[in-house]
Amino acid sequence: MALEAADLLINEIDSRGPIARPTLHDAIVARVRDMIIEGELTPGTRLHEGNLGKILGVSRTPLREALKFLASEGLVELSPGKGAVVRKFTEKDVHDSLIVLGSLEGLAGRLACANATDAEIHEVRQLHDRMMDMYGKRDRLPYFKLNQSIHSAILRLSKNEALVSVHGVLQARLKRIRYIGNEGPEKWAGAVADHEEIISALEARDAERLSKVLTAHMEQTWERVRHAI
Amino acid sequence: MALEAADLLINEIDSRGPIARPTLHDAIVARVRDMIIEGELTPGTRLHEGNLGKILGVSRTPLREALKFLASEGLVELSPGKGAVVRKFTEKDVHDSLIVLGSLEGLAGRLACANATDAEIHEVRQLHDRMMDMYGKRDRLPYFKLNQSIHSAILRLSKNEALVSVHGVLQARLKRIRYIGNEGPEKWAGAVADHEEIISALEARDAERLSKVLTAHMEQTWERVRHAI
DNA sequence: AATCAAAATTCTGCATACAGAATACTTGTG
DNA sequence: CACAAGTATTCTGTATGCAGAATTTTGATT
Repeated sequence: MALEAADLLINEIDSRGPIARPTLHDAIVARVRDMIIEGELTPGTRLHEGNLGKILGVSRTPLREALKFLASEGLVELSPGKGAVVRKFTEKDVHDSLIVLGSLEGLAGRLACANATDAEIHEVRQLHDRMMDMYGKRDRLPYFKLNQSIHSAILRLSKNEALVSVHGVLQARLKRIRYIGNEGPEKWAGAVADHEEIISALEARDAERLSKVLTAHMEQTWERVRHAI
Repeated sequence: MALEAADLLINEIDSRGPIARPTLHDAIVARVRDMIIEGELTPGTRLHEGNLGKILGVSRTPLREALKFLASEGLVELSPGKGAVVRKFTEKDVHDSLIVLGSLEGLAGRLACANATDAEIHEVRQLHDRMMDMYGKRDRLPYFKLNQSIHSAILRLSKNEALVSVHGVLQARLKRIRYIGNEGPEKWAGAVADHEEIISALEARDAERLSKVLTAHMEQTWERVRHAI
């Protein structure tokens, strides 16, 4: 019967968690965030509500809500009565953020050593190996994405939701810059050495060593990214 | 002439920075946040747009914008099609957040030792002395507020905007709980000892010691606050 | 031609209106 | 009396309308 098929469908959905009908303003948040990261909207650009709304094909109401959200993430700035502009990050802003990110990742590493399962660590090892593969081929974009995945994974393995969340916000602010920074001259060697030590420290569950190298790794990121600001 | 008075007024305003006309949704963000912190809106409470809007005397549009903002701060949760509820924090959520806060404050302390001026450190000393005065009088609320001020001040002295901002978000989430936690039995002695060491390490610009005691201080906060969840 | 004032336009901030989903209620049936 | 189906109501999501602030354009004067 058709009824059974419907029931199966519902179970399928339920087993994947509550049904989250996507809403327009959430989609707009994601879309505008991507537009900023991908450089379609450059820092300093004014985000006219009517204008941008027409481009995205939405009315002003959900767009305004999305802008409010992005403002609290720190990606856009709202001046009352003036409107929204894509936030400009100074060199100091970026450096400051990287210092905090380094500290957060260091903490995440320490916690991951204590809280991750062997299987989870093995998954990171596999990401690492695939990344090294891409490094061998000098295949930049997959390398970049796997790199990001490894860092996110370590955050997840800390099993600390608050940590994941604050890291995510800060990470989002810098994504654009890291994206550009990666397009520069190839200074991969150092980063790769760091990553070798990261995965080995994680497998050894050496919390202190992992924490140190993750924090130090950020300073290198700063050097690689600096020119892009 | 009247003209001169007006000019003076304009200069007065200009010297205080650009005129930021307060907007309704910003006011709502602040108001609702306070209502949550002060317990007027308890975790799990549904925030009906029409209902709450009538209470606050505003229409749904700015209220929705405010809720979006608070959602990204993590104080309320939005389920599409269902509405907003005041977020419930599990015991683990709180513990996780405190661990991150401890790490962030530790970093702030380290940076403050490097970046604060002598005058700024002296200001913190004065806050500390006033706080100890309130401790002597067992005057709870001023003690609590001065305590918060000292921690915020150390964050400021780190001169790291990103750090201040992520700390602020996490701090806001826990403010309610710390508020209640402080109402419990008086376990001030340990906290006071910590604070003595904090100010002394700061004055000595002993980054390692300050960082350690700030991080450790959070664990004590956890014990003091634990019962309130 | 430059500058300043004033009018016109544009844009934001807020309220309201409407459609569709979610929830509560009612009523009928076993 | 329990329960299910259908209806009614409420609430969210989005669009639109309007008032006032901000900006741009225009025009006048020197």
